Amino acid sequence: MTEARRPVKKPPMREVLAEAAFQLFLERGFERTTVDDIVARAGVGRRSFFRYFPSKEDVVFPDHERCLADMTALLEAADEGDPVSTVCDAARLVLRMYAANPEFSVQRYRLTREVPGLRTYELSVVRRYERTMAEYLRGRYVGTPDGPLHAEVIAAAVVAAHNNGLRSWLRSGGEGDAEAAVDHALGVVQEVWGAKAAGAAGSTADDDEVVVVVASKSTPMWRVVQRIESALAED
Amino acid sequence: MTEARRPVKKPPMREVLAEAAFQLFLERGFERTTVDDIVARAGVGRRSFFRYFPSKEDVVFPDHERCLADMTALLEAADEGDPVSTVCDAARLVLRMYAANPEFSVQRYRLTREVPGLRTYELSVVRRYERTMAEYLRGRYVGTPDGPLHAEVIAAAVVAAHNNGLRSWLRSGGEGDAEAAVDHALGVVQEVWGAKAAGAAGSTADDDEVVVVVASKSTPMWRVVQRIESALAED
DNA sequence: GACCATATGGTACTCAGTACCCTCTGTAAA
DNA sequence: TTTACAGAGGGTACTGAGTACCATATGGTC
Repeated sequence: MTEARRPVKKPPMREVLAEAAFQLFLERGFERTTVDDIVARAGVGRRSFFRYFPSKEDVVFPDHERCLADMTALLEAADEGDPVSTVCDAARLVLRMYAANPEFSVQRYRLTREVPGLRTYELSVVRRYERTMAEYLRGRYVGTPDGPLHAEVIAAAVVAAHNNGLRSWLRSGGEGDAEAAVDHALGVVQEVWGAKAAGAAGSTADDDEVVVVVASKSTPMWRVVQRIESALAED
Repeated sequence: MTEARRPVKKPPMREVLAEAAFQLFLERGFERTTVDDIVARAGVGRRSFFRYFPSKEDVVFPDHERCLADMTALLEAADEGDPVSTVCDAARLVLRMYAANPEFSVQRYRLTREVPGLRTYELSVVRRYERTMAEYLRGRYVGTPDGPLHAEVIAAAVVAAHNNGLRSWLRSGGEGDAEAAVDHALGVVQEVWGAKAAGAAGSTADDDEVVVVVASKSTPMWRVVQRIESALAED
């Protein structure tokens, strides 16, 4: 029995379009491919393209919308522990999306590097991740001095670190260990901004009801606050 | 003698176009203003618009190109001293551009907030600043482990801090002290990444006085912060 | 078979951006 | 004075993305 004989659910149009588009982008480049070309190859009407992808750029990043939803869910679920560590986990969600399809991700990376329009579009996508993280951090830092500022700076740092690790993996053609690269990059940020980084402030958070923090007077306030927060959050 | 009688150098078309465009954007919004509307009000040919502005978005950010050149020049000139401090100075260049025309900057901010296309465009502009800074830092960090990674993370943090200060000033309608807001935001980054932050402990013989805080785990965070703040403030 | 929702196709339009060529106007050489 | 040239601006027509609106299947339910 052939594959075609079975009542195969014909692949959803979204996939068909994305596939056709990507073939054409690789063949003749993004800019020299029109939406008409895509729908012609996919064998569907032009109107259908814009039903599934709001713009020609969207077809290059078909899964970010879902990943963004995943990240939002993850951050809404996680409410304990070191906030910086949590957003790092959120960032790893993005990495995993890329790592799930190495060849596709690498090809897309090469495409994106050469098409200014795609770079700009990618920026706006990345920015949405960053905003999502910043918003989460802002929620965790309410009441702390400069909470919103720290939230945005840390989110930006996490995104930059993640992207650095991701890009070095993409540049390698998807050969190296993506997780390791990103973990290492995120580690740098966590060393500086994470709860464990509050080296200036030693503390003991025993199982008791008391938290003791000792800090030198020169310790920046945010570091002290961070340390206390994580201590209070422990278990 | 009337103004028109003197051989006044007619204002450069670039200005005329920008003026006309901005009027229209404020009157009926960015998206409901076509390039034809703009050139009609400016009394020039449509073709001329695109001679001076590569895109409709560019007319909203007419001075970023020059500012970017200034920043590049500044970074090429400065080659000594703390690299982080240098990129902070570079960021302040951008702030000064905004602060030079508060009303314009505030109106543009409001416009940009509401038009997705402008937000995206602004992202791409900001990204160019960030890349410029990162490249400078990369040059200063050659040979140090994870130099490129640090360069990108720090550049991202500086940009995020700068934008945080800038935006809070823009939100205030240009009333507060922009320099102070940005200086404070950049200070947070410098405390962490700057040269002075090198020793993670950060305490010197001079200020090894300590503050000890004891709090029960149920103490609200704001109260803990209050107590530490007042303790640290004591001289 | 009638009915309805959902998926898809088609046509015509707006508007940004580009290509190509034209017309001025001032200047400097012949 | 004429000619040659350059540079600023104008005009027209085109491409292609994205939208609005309506038409047409198709599949399931009563």
